Amino acid sequence: MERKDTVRPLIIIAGPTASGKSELAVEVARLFNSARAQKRFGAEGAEIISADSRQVYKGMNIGTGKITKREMKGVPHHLLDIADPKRIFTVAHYQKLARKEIARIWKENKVPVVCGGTGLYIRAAVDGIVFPEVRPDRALRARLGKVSAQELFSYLKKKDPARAKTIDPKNPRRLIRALEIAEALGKVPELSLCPLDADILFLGIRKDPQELERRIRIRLHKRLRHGMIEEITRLHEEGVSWKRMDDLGLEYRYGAQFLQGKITREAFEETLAKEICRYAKRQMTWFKRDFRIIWVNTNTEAIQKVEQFIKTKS
RNA sequence: GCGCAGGUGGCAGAGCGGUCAAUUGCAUUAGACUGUAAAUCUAACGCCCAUGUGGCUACGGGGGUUCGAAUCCCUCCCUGCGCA
Repeated sequence: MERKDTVRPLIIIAGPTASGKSELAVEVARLFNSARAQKRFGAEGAEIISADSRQVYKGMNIGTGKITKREMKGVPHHLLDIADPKRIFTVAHYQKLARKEIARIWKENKVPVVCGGTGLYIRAAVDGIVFPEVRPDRALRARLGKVSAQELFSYLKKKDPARAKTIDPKNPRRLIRALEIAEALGKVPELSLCPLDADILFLGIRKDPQELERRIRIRLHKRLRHGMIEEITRLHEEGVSWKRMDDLGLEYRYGAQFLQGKITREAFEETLAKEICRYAKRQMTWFKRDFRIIWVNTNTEAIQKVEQFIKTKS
């Protein structure tokens, strides 16, 4: 029989973009506000931790579909607006912050609800991927950025044959990071995990591709009406370079291309919609591998799972 | 009606006598993922047996030249532009 004070509940809500995660997360969090849930689970509420690699940035609101104060319905949200879009925010940083928040929420006898579409961020926080303590080296990256993947791979093979065996030999970005680590530590440490000690309910929202595409297109038009282009213009005026916008991807990448006159308005909307769909698919390939995920089709179904979870853990 | 240009795989668009089931881009499908992850990268992509230096059907329709044609010739159909 488990004692209440050893129960460390953690709810994760994942799914592709436009599947309705944020809204569900608020609904789930609010379940823990009921007297019944508080009594049964001994929790005094829930707080949401975003796991979204773009919503961490200040000023990127419309393009990322960041939840509004009103939509939060009083549920505290964390790890939104914590970074400067001019600078790169990394998974390792996210991991530290997310774990800190989770620990704090538990300490306050509440339930953390991790919600987001960035699979790597969720895994980093929950499973505790141990990232080698080697900070990005801009000079090195710039230098290696000019080298072909083939050459990078042969460097790595010499420097760290073990890592060379597991790495994608055609992906320059990965090769450069591996070399960066090898440069500093001699070799890339083997992958290890340091998972959170928690009772996890991992929910995934599933939508059929056609329905998802429909939602994506509707949402895109809404964003455009709500001033997405103006937001991008403003970010640029505030010093976010076009190059940086390109790295930020999707709305920012194609919006920047449109604003620079590189593509027509029509091409902008069409490619962007398509790219978002492809992104949604990439998210799904990532999540599909995680067998902890309980897939649900509707919010009602999700709520049922959460209620079950509350019962069995109390 | 005359002149010119052109009709190629889901689309765009190369190829202009053999090495072409046909470059490439887009789209599509599947996948990878150790500090940029909305990023980055890979593979498949006519049909069939699915073992291969395999079989079949393909480059608007039909006919012809040739050992051999998406590529040359004739003819028909269609499209765009120019002149009527």
